[in-house]
Amino acid sequence: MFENEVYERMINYQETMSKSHKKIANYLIENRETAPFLTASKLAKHVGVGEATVIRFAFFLNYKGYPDLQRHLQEAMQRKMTSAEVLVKTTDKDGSTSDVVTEILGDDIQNLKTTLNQLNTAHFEQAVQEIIDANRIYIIAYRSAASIGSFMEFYLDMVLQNTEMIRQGDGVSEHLLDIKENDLVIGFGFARYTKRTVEVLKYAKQRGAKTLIITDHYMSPLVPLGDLKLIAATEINSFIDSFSAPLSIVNALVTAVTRAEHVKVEKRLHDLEGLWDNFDVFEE
Amino acid sequence: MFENEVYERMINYQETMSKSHKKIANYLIENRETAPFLTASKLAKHVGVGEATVIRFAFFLNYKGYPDLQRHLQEAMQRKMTSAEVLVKTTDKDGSTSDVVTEILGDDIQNLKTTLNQLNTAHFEQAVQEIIDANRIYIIAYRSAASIGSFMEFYLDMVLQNTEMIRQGDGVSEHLLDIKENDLVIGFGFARYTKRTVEVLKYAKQRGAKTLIITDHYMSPLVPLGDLKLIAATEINSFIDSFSAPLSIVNALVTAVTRAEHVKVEKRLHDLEGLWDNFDVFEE
DNA sequence: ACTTTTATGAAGTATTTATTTCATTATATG
DNA sequence: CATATAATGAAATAAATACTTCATAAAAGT
Repeated sequence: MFENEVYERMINYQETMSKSHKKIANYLIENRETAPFLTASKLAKHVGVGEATVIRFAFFLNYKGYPDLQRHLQEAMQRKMTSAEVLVKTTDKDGSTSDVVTEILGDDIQNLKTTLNQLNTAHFEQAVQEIIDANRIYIIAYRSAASIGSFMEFYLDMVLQNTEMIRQGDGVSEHLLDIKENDLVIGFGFARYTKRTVEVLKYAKQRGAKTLIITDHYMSPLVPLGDLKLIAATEINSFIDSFSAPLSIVNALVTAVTRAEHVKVEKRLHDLEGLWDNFDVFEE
Repeated sequence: MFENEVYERMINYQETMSKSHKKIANYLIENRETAPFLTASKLAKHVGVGEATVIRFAFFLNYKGYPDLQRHLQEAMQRKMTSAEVLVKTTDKDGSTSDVVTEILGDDIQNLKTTLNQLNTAHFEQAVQEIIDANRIYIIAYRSAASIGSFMEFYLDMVLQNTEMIRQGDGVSEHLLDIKENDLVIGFGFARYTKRTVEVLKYAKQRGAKTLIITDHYMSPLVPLGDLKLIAATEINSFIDSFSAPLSIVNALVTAVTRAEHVKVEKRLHDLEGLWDNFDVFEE
């Protein structure tokens, strides 16, 4: 993908880089359109390191000096631009795409656009409020939808500590018996809707819980079972459905909840931070 | 006509220009991608005029000096590029995003576009081939990445029956011991990379397995551990990362594999269909 | 905990790049 | 064709930028 070797070098030498050098590499990679124009001292200021360190970085990558590194960055930029233009042209042609990636990612871009246009923002905002107000939250998502369900479970439970997903393996009933009036049940279901999802949601409504449905179509059998409905497009040219758009909606829900409850959430995240440190979970 | 006022100026002043000045203007207009990088003396040589004339040209256009003219040329170049790339940044009319959904889905559209532009299609195609050729496939994905990992497991195992995901809870070692030379290990890891992911991948490489990395950045600590790397943008304006783009890449991988192996896969799906019927899994 | 090694930025120096000067050449005008 | 005017590039000077040095701080090793 990189036509010029500069970025390859950065990637290859990554492991032997010092902290500051990594910062510089990072900045160069993330600002490929502007960074090649900067002088050494300006780059140093942008990155937050000394000018000398920038110069050393150029030598570190085996260039003759900063101007040499700069020249290579500039060349990469020039070539990148034309290849980007070529790509735009190939995708713009009436649907006939040469390779699978371009086709699928293109479809997903379309799905997100469609979802965004069709989305009922009132329902979305209500959904956020219900999530915040809920006593406990249960997520129903079977088969392939389980992945998106567990993603939502992971983050909602991280920030609210009152969320769990009801999994296929579970002796369903025991969890379901807990569902109460001021609980919220979030159901995911996409084409080839599983019977079990429908059944569980019916039961949840019977028990008086609020229901939020995330599905792929207004004609979905889940729609009548939801007090709130969020529709996300999932169509791609494949035997599977794409969950990019529903996942993006989950991102938006989680983000909206955390923004509304940011005081609580920040404390919670800070506490977790200490925990993670203790158990040495993350790199760097 | 031109995006930046620099070129307008040249055109407007064209008539009052001297011979040499016209030559310079001409060169700048015809080399908009390379000329902005040149120093005054180099530009002078390219055009075939004296260095002083180039400087005078900058003053002639009412710039403060050559660096000032150069800066404007560079800005024009950048703007051209981004406007070609961005196309569809869906924001509100006034630019400020009114609600979270629009903001997050807009970010994700951008992520998919970026991913598409930066993707190494050669690596993608190799990845598809490795998946097809692999004896067994192991997926490594911890914490939030687990959701996308299990999605991939679900479909790859459905069509190939040789895929499993190594889960956090598992007494890791027992599965890892099985990893052999012609196996493929697919590792997912995104910002706040977990140590365990890195360790497991190192181990997999040691055992001689092929490795495919799906991560968010070329500076990710996972990159050096992958024989093949696929990079997907995950940045949204939130404390979480978005997996829409990586998920879309997984969609593309699964789709490409099934298209390449469609004879086998169709039979398999047909068999499953019978199974599902028997157990009455789906609605309608 | 201590030593050694390595990395760092401030300050100084060298180099490159931009600008000005000035003698020369080209162009225009009567 | 002579003269005035404007434009030009080589060389000198000024400014900006790149690179080096060195004392100090952070990591790594023991």
